Order: sequence, then C-alpha cells, then structure tokens
Amino acid sequence: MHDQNFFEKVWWVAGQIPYGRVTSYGAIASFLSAGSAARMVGWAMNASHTSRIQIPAHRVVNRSGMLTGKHHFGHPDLMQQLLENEGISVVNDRIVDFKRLFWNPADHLVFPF
DNA sequence: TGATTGACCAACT
DNA sequence: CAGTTGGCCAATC
Repeated sequence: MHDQNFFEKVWWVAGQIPYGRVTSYGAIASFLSAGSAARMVGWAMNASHTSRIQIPAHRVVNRSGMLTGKHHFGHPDLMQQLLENEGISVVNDRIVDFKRLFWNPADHLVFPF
C-alpha cells in the first residue's frame, strides 16, 4: 500500500540509522518531504513504542546534538546509556563530536516511494 | 469542528 | 549571545 502513515515513514527512516551514528528530527523531516514539520518527527518518536518493530529512537536528537527526548525513555538517563553503549559520548545531555557522528538520511537513502 | 499541543527549526531582534 | 516569533501539521482534547 503506497499510502503509509506519516509515523511509519519516520519509523522506517529511523530504523535505517546505522549503529553508532545519529541524526536529527529536522534531517528526517526534510528527507521525507522538504516542507515537513520536524515537530511531527518528535511525535512519531513519542509514539515509536507502539510500533511492532523496535525503533532506535535514541539515535535521533535535535539539530544541536542535544538529547531533548531523554525524558520519554523509561529512565531519564536511559537514552544516554543506550548511546554510550554504541560508543557515543554524551556530556551534559549533548553528543560529543555530533558533527562527525551525524548521519544525514538524504546522503544515504532513497525514499522507496 | 475548532483549539491546543509538541522529543523542532530557521530567521529575526 | 539569549530570547522571541512564525511556520510546520498530525494527534489530541
């Protein structure tokens, strides 16, 4: 069915983020469609727990590399722990060397519809 | 049906 | 540099 929900599109992109890399809400939004609202990506992450597949929501942060969604994980520091498990350093709720670890969907993906 | 709300962002002051 | 503003648009009330 070519009429997938917005959430499912976001979840698909989020699922493509490689281990040890991160991206931003806005990057996903602009990849899905240039005018799409980054806020909606946040909504999709908020609802990502309802997906049947597991979504690496911890690999999605805001444009400055800050863990703005940390409070939506079970424990306030769970998001940081998940990132550190992948070798990503987090200091003061911000990803260290975010610019280098940033993974832009538009540079690696071709939206399949 | 209309108003409000966001895990956001860019532009502006 | 910090703070404000408008835009974005699906979900929720």
